[in-house]
Amino acid sequence: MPELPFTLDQLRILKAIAAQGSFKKAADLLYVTQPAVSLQIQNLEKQLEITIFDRGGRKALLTEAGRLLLEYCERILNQCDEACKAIEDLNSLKGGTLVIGASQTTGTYLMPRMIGLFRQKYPDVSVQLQVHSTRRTGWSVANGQIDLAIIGGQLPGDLENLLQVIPYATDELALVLPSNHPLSNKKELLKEDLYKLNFVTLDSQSTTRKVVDKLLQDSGLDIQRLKIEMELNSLEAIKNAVQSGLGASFLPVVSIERELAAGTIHKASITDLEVKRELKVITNPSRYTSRASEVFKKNILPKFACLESPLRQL
Amino acid sequence: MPELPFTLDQLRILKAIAAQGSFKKAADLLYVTQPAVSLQIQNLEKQLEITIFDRGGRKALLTEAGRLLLEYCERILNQCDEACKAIEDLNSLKGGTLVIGASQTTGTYLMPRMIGLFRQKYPDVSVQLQVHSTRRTGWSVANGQIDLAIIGGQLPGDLENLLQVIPYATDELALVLPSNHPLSNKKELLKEDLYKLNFVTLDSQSTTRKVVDKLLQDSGLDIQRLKIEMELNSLEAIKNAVQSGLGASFLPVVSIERELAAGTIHKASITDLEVKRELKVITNPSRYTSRASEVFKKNILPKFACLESPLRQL
DNA sequence: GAGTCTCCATAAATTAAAACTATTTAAATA
DNA sequence: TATTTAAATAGTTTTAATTTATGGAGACTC
Repeated sequence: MPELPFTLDQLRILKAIAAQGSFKKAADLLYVTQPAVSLQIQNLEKQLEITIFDRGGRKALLTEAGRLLLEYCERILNQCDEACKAIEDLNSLKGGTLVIGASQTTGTYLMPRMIGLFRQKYPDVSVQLQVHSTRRTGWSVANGQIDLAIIGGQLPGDLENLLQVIPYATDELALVLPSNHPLSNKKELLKEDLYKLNFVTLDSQSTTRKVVDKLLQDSGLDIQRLKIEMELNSLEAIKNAVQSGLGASFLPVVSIERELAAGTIHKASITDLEVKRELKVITNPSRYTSRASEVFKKNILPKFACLESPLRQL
Repeated sequence: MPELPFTLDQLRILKAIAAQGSFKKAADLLYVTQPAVSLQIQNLEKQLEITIFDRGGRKALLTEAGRLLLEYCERILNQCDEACKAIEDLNSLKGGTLVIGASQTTGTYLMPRMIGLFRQKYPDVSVQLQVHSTRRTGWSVANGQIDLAIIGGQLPGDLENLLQVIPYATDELALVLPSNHPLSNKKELLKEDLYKLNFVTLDSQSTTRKVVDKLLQDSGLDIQRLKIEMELNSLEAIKNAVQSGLGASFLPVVSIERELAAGTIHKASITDLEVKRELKVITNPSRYTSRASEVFKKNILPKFACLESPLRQL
């Protein structure tokens, strides 16, 4: 290795001697023997071709070259200390950035609360939330742009193997009706009743929409027969449409908590049908897991997992 | 020794890997084997308790902690390089030549002492003193024949812009009389008294003479009315003439310290007139400043700047 | 001014740390 | 699946730093 003319240890010794005014005291301070100090300074002087200390009298005094070197020495060692502190902070979550991915739904209704809790506990870690489609989120996790994500849809097959996919919680996609809708009074609807409704849905590209369609189809319904009043691309818009009496919809329960509490929207049960999807936490096991990501997974996620299903091991 | 969490070599390796994107290439760059690089990075990661590189793919990518560390790493290594350069410069004072320019006056009375101090500190740097007129000194500094000069007169306008001119000290041009001169008894002379004196002056080409003439003229005196007994081209000759009672003269105080102390010459004050000139340090900023020159300017000049005026920033 | 004390330098031995060679493992490419 | 490339690992060698032990020089003491 093309050699550096000095080592950090030598600088540390230099600094100690300058501070103590003595080789011996410096040695004591650094818990080494006096010859070790002497030899290192000699090495330093040899390599830099300068004399650093005047060893004449009782005190070891810096020469001009020594003072010059000491100046740099202090700056360098300070930088080293700072680096250590920064790294320590990162380790103890007093710094750094956590990048979280989510779909529209979880990103809008779930993540803000989670991130809020996380930031409350670790206010020095900045958190970035990226809302994308399931597909794109998956790829971002794969190539390390996102540390951790929650998805509600199906990953492309190749990613399924590459990533660690952990079932996290069950998200019910509730059938919601305008509160004044005639069917709101019935305790339980039947699947057949769905054909009588006008639906306001997400556009057909959306993951949630695909999930709903698939579940309905799997349950034996002919989704072609369902009447779709309109397709909107925002859950909020759909909620408003439903509240305005324009139609019914399947919406994630997490997105309508407020409206249910306020009674402005009605959640209907269907006797022989449950529309539920698994929310999954995905991470990339082949990549470095930041401490922040680890903590988020271990300490924050479980606090919100009790949406409907029991906690899952993370 | 209470251990430092990393060594400069490790930082160098880290930097190389980050730059090359590969352990192997970094190893080649540093002329070591690949395992050496791997081991050092492993040590670094172990000691800092962080992961620095994602070794997943074909490229070694920095983690967040790695990026953080790299930042400090670059700063530290830069400081190290700077320190080396500074030391090298200092070392180069173990040889080489410093060429200093001066006028007759400063060259005779001031520079020898300065050069003496410099040579005492840097006995291996040989110093050459060139005594010339202000004008010629200026040109020599401009074309690099002289590293640094002290002048007491006015530079030609074109040089004034080319060179760095730093006010250095104030040199009083004292009115000196033979000790036995009748006016020597008066505490303070008046400007008018000058007309009563016989002057022994430098020849009219000399910078000092020009300066004196201009100052007297500016103060309202009619220099034509001043009686000039004789013109000599050497300060020593003038001093002798004054001591012999041949007349008065304006002489730089630096040149008559010894005579004043011995009382062989009398320095008179003039109530309403101060004949002073600025001594200036000139260097050529567009040329390489030798370390010796820098040291002379920074460390030697200030020690003598307290001629009359307070220290000026150099 | 001789003795003692302190401090630094030196020598030789020990210990520890990096480096190398050789090989294995893992991922990416073809 | 075979091949290539990079990094990790194991074992050995070499190098460097530390230690113990000792010698010498200046400073303080009586």
